[in-house]
Amino acid sequence: MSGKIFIIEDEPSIIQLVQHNLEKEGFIVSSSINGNNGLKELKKFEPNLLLLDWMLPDLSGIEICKNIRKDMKLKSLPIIMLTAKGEEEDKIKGLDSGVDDYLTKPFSFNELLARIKAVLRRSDPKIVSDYIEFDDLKLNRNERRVFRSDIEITLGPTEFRLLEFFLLNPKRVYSRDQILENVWPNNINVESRTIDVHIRRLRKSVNLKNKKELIRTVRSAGYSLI
Amino acid sequence: MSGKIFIIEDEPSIIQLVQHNLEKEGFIVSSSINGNNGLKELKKFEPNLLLLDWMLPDLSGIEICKNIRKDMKLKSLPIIMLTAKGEEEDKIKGLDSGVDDYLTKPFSFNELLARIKAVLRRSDPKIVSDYIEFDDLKLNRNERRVFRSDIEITLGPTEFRLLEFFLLNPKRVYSRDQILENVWPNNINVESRTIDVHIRRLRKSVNLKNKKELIRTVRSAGYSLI
DNA sequence: TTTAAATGTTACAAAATTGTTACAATTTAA
DNA sequence: TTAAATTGTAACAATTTTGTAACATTTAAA
Repeated sequence: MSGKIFIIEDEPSIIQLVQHNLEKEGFIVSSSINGNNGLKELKKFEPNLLLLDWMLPDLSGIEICKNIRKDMKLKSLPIIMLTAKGEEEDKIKGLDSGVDDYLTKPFSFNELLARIKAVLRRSDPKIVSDYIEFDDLKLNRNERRVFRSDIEITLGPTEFRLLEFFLLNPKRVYSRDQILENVWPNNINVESRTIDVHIRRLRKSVNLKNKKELIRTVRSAGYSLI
Repeated sequence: MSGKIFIIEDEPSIIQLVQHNLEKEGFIVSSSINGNNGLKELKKFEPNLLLLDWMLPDLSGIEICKNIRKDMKLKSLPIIMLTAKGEEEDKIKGLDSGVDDYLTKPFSFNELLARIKAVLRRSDPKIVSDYIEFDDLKLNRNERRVFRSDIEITLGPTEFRLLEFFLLNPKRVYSRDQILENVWPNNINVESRTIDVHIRRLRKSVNLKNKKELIRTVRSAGYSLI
């Protein structure tokens, strides 16, 4: 993984966490804790992506966005907006102003990383190296291959997306609704039982004999990786 | 492959990566991390090609370019400029100042190698051996010949470009859109199904009997070499 | 234990995707 | 110019994927 990421965010704890982890992933990271300075430094730094907090002490995230979209050089800079919970309506306003994606605080680093990759993949696929690992499971997105203990597994498209999704936050339990939202294409309607069948298919593919179960059923809650 | 390549670039990590890999390819490589020294050493080294970073601590890439073009001995030295993203406009400026090609950071080594070969091929075809190999497949660009296990294969023009493209990033899955963008001439419009037919033609030519399939179909994603 | 709810499993038809062939239009070579 | 090669697309075949229904099994509560 390579590429440069700039962060404008006023909570130092968030900056620290995100910066540190992104650097561990191989990104070059720089940051600012306010909007006006951020804009200036941003232009010098020439990032491949911007993480932008919604609420800032001076300029609002939206202001910064508009500012960036006017600038010829930065016009196509991908932006991920960080919003606090309860700003759902504002999401729509924000989308109009040219933000590429959103993330609601609090978030896990893996979620953020996934969004960053997704956005970068669209704008500049070369940057994303893309390799997820969990336990003895390896998923290579570029090659679209999955291995369990170095034995290749063949997955159908939905099974692949499903596993990809679980790997973003392994161990976490997802409800059927959450799975639907994230794994199925938007505005498609399938019954929630459909997920059970796909889980079954994924299990069948992933659980080679002699290997322990990777997908846990949490009764009345959903599924998770373990 | 033979020939000498000089690098002027201030990020040591890039120098290291590029130098090492170019040497593995058979080039003789030397480098400098700033413009003024670079210019001096360059004249002693007498390279066949220069990799030049756009942004340098002292002289800009453009300055160096102009300097070189004034020098009788270096007048025809091929130059590949390395630019960070978001300098699109500058590309044009740069082209006027006599740069032969561009590469936007970050880039994969294979992309760089392809550009280097393309430029050298124009300026001094003898230097470029130009030879891509993957599994038991050999593609010789100079002679426009392809071999599978030392048996020559005849490919049509599109089949050749298609295979060439897959060989730049073997194993990686490309969507039909990506293939269209990279293999077909710009601003041409063909249906995505057309690719399937060309893949079929390529397969027919490349898969000699008793040989395993080289092109993998990834349902709902695209194709890749394996 | 009995019962109801939740989940597992299987089968199957419809839908989507890809493979294959043929053919007309265009380009290239002879 | 004529013949051969190349190209894009349509049409149909083969294959894979998908969603759901139906029935089986498990779990938790009464």
